[in-house]
Amino acid sequence: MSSLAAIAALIGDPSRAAMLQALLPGEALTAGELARVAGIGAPAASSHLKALVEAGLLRVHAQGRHRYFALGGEEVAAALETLLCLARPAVSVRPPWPHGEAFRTGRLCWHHLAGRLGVALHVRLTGDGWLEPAPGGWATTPRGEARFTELGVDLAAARAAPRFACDCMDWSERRPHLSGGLGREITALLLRRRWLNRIEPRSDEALRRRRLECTPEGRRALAAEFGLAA
Amino acid sequence: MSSLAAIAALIGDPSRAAMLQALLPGEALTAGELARVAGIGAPAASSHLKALVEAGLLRVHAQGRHRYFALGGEEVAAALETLLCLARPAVSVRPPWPHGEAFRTGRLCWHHLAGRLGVALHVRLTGDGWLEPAPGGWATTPRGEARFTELGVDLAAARAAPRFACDCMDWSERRPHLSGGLGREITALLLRRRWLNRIEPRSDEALRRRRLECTPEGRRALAAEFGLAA
DNA sequence: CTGAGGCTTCGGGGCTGGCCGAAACAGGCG
DNA sequence: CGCCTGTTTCGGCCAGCCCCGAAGCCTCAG
Repeated sequence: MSSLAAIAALIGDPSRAAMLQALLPGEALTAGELARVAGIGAPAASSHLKALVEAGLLRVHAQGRHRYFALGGEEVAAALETLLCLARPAVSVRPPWPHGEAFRTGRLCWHHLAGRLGVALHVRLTGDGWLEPAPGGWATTPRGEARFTELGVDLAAARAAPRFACDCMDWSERRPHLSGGLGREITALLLRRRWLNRIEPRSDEALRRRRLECTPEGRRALAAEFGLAA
Repeated sequence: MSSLAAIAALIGDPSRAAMLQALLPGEALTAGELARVAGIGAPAASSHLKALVEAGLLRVHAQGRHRYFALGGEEVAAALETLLCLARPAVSVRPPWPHGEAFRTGRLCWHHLAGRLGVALHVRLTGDGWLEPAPGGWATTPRGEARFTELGVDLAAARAAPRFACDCMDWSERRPHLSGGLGREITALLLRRRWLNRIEPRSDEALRRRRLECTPEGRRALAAEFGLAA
């Protein structure tokens, strides 16, 4: 019995896939919320969630009478995004996503920046000498080290992550954006400085995907600090 | 209906997963061979293959009374390898692969070099100034351009590929190896020069995975040309 | 032209697995 | 202490789909 089949079959059920997609932004959701997202009853959801946790695709965190579920790790998020890259062409005939275009400009993938903004940042950081290739991903250049510190990026926290900086394929842009501890810390900084703002989901959005937009100040700052035209 | 679920469900059936894994090395196999690999009859295999082709996971090439099936593209190979990365930890308790260790040193992924050799080469090329980051992957530096040409790598053929050079996650090493046209051309050169040799599958191997090994001459040459210690 | 081999389509059987309702368990709250 | 809510377990129903056998189409060999 191939374990490839076992993992893929877990993702392959519509209800479970809906739950996993709902968790892609990195938020933890309760069992009840996930049941509603998938459009099934609580019992069915419970059994699905149990299977996903046992396979390591999800992690649970019990808190009071709620149980919060989140993706099992960055590898899981990466696998889902890679599969979405395969899935997209098939749907592109009809509107590719209920809230399609809005997602492409900026959103959170796991805990790091994705969409056009994320890809543009990746191009800048790797092309302008902030980062240089390293085994398994990217390392800071001396220049990047200085610039990140100056900006207030917590490099120590970034280095404490399992991976410092690596590529994560962006399902809407089909080009990599920055993942790993550095991706997370940069994104945290951009949100802290209000250069990016979260867009609250509309009431008709079943999934709580976290879209992001540039503030006017952020637009100026990103141009000045990173040379982003966006 | 989530298209993520549809794609994953296709990979999630044990018979189809076995076929896809058999095609991972990049070889094209006939419908009958794939039926044997999956351990099912010809009618069942035919219906599976039809579904996989319709979804774009496979391509067909009819030739005489045979129909040759191959993976639909590098994205498909990448998705399968990413999923295998997720699947591996679960199996690592028991022998992770029927022919585990032998696969780790060198093998073909799609048409490019994977395993320890592939990862080591990736580290060298990206770390020693042969390649530099470029949007969506890697580009040759002037020095790399000269060295590749000198070695006899067909850069024109590599540039004709949909992607010139990009990362492909290695499921056994969990670090990227070189994919895209350049990865294919380099691998072709290494085989042509007999620096790498294919190891013929043993008769008890159901899957025709293409393992690779260094020849003694190849070991010297790789050390001299690329600085590989392997 | 005829036979053989590879592949596909069709029809039917069997079984896995996803869903729901009812009931039980657990934690918070008045 | 009792109620409410969130979650899990159990039993049973049903659909989907995975498989095989039989039959037909196409290609190649002699």
